[in-house]
Amino acid sequence: MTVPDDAGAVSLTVDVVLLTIRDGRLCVLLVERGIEPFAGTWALPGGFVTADEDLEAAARRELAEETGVDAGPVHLEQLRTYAAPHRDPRGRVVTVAHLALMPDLPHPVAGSDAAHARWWPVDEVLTPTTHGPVLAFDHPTIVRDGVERARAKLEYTTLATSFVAEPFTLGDLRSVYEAVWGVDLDAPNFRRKVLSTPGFVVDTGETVSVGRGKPAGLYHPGEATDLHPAMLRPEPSRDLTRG
Amino acid sequence: MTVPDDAGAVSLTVDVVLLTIRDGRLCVLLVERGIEPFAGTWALPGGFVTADEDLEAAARRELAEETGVDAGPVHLEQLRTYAAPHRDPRGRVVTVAHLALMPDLPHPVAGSDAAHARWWPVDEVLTPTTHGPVLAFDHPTIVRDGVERARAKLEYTTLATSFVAEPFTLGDLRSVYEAVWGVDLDAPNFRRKVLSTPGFVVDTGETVSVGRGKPAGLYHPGEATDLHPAMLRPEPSRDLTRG
DNA sequence: GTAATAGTGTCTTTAAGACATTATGGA
DNA sequence: TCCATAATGTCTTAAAGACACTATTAC
Repeated sequence: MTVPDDAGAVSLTVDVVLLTIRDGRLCVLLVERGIEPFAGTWALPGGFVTADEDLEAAARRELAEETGVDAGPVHLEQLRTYAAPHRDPRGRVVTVAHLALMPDLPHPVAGSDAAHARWWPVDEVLTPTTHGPVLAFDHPTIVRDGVERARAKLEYTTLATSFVAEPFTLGDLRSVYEAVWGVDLDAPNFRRKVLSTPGFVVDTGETVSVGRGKPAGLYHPGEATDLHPAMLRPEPSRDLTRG
Repeated sequence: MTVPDDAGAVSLTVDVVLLTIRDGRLCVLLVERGIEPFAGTWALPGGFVTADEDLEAAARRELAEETGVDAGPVHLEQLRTYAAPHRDPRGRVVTVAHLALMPDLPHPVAGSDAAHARWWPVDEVLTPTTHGPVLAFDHPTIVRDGVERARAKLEYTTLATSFVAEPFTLGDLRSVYEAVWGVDLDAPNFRRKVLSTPGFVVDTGETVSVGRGKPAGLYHPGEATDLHPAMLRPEPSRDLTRG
């Protein structure tokens, strides 16, 4: 009652598309590869799944080991599995990609591997430019799929709150939508939509001064996870593939 | 430049949640297992991915081999990967589950393995009953995830047309939504929604007599794949977990 | 003061919900 | 004839889009 050694035998890895928003731009965390194959190019943080290890546990472990990110608080979900026969020149390596979202916290890029980790704006990753990174393996496809998943889920879930640190203003939250979707949203209408969705956000009663403007109310994420009806995404007003 | 033999070594399989609608009920195709483990219980069609084989190719091959279903015309998409360490008693077996949708065609349940394949109403699968099947492995979870994916995608895509043979009436299409969602939809409003979505369906100009009633117009699927805005799903009026 | 951002209010437009009503066949 | 289903039309309601306008701070 065992599986023959060669039956569907593959090496299994996890990769993580970790997204955040820095300076109003959607960014992805990449790690510079030090070894072959693809030495010197940029790759998603990830690595082999160990025996007896869960996929999500492996993804959180790799995030911590390779980038110094404490994966405890970040949103993490399975994205898709990539298994094209020759996607890795070393042999049959199948990867289960994950999507992770976090606020722009100053995280320790210390430690062994973490030194070579940095954030890249997704438009520089998706549109190869002279100053953009060269990506390893099929990671361009995985990044694109991850970004598309994030864009889609902002429409019908409350996941946008995963991109902001607590507490946050409604302006912070609106900036998340604007950065991820590459659009400008009408502030009053956005406010009405968020506040009319029970459990999207919880008012703290506090306010905070924001630049030179009226102080803004501070909120925490609410219990709701789904949006009914969905937040409608306008046609992109900015070019999503460029800066 | 090779991967150590034991680095993340697993056996890789594909499984297929093939759904159709029979007699107004959403049904899933299961195969009775002849061998251990779980001999005598029911499982999703699936099997080991061969060397140099794509995931989708493996899924279509297993469908054909195990159930006699010609997977050419059916809609097939990756669902999710299941990799809990002890989900298979034979060792570390990771499965990439797929979701497939097809019309209720009388398909050849002939051939070797196909003899033990049959359709089960999903409510009998999801709610264990005395007359329902016992499922192998973590296949109850996979079936549930597949059904939920199908229910969700009917909301924002035109995938309902994958459940009906061409040409079809708007009543046929409405029955798909009613069976998958377990609700009753208002026929005039449903008609208005479908016809006002460009590219959802294409009028053939033909009609067909349907029981004792006014003849219904016949349609083909259109080019559209997404619904904007989405088809709204009412609160379930029937119990989705029961027949 | 001005500029900038938060927040309120209102009118319009779109689309869904809830029907009533007519049309056209089969039993 | 009645019954079942398709198809059309209308009124209401929910919610988004497009603003004008006020409020409160920094400079």
